[in-house]
Amino acid sequence: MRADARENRARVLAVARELFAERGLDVPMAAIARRAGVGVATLYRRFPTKESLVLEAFTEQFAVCQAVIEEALTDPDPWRGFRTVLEKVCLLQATDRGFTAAFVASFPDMHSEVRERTWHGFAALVQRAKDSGQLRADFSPHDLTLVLLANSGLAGVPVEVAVAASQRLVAYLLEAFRAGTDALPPPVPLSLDLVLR
Amino acid sequence: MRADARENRARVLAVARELFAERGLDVPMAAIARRAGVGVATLYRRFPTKESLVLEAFTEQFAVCQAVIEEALTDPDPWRGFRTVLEKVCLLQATDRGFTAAFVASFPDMHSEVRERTWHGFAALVQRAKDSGQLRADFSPHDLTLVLLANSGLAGVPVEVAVAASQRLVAYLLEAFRAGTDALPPPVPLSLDLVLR
DNA sequence: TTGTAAGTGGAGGCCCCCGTCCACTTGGCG
DNA sequence: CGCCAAGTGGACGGGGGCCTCCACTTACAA
Repeated sequence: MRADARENRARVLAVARELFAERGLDVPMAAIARRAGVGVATLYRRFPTKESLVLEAFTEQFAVCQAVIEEALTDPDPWRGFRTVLEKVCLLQATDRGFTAAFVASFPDMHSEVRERTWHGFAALVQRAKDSGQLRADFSPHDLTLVLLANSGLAGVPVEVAVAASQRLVAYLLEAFRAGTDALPPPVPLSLDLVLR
Repeated sequence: MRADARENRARVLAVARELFAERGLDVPMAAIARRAGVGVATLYRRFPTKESLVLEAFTEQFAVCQAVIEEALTDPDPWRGFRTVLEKVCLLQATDRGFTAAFVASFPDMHSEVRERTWHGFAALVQRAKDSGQLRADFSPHDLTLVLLANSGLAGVPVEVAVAASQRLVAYLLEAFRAGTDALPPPVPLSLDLVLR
């Protein structure tokens, strides 16, 4: 690949990440091209479809999510590990307006191996926190999806506000998740597949 | 107004409510017209713009919300009143896919008198619940908006699932809202105006 | 029954978005 | 330095959504 082409590709990706984060996934391809200082054709040469651009732009963030979970599993304090995962992932989501949509859109295309791995990681985290007696016994791993969806509802608001609001929401939820409170309605098997029609 | 015209108008409105609830506000006007068995022109004769149709279609629901708050204020048990408001409004929101968007879209067009009235009603409800010692002292009326936004994040999911998920979310949040728990990040002045860019 | 104003439907204008095509430019190897 | 494959930009086709226009139909009063 030619040097200028590689540079253009990188700039397009950076701009895409920027705009997706700022304005969500529905920024026009033309806007990305313009801001990157290239024509649309250049953009489509590197990313044959808008979806592929989205996927590429967000793989970084998905990796971060996975890393957050893996890291939390090494935390000696199970509850702190659990709490940190929710806080970090929700912060990511509140900061980046396209995050949820990208996640949902690319979920079926992710290698199921990766999905299983993160899912099992989180399940392990949950089990550890329950065993330590700090997480309520009727917490379901599906509640992670619930939190993610709830937190995604804040996407419409300006970023700084969304971040503050998300922090407060997560704080509320963490209090509710702590062991020793009343019974709940049964867990909802909120597999993310459901979000996809 | 001619008899047949009145009937058509009513049918359009019913269909609009149905489709907005099912598929959100982005159903094409043509789809509404087709399902109502009329042409688009008829639709635009009665509702000069899509926004006006949305507004008209949802005023009923807004009235319900207000009624829910007013009724809760007459409940002898302040906490039950408070709880019921959250439960009912969130159920409405989970059942109707267009609700949140319509609410946000028409919020600035509502007579400020109405807005003030519902807002003060809810504030009173909050104060009552705090005074009775059942609602935590650092709960902010703005947290209602927080709950609404969080709950709106469930909109993408099939209705039955959304309802169940919403119930679980609200149950979690209500536990967190009860008096006697730890400190939170400060309240976020989540006026709905913020959602409008 | 008949006139007419109110009512109606669907074609089409306008705009915006995704993705393609093609004539032109340019990096960098020989 | 010269060549050419790799790279580029912008016009354009296709589709879909909102709304308008206008020739036709229909309710209903006289």
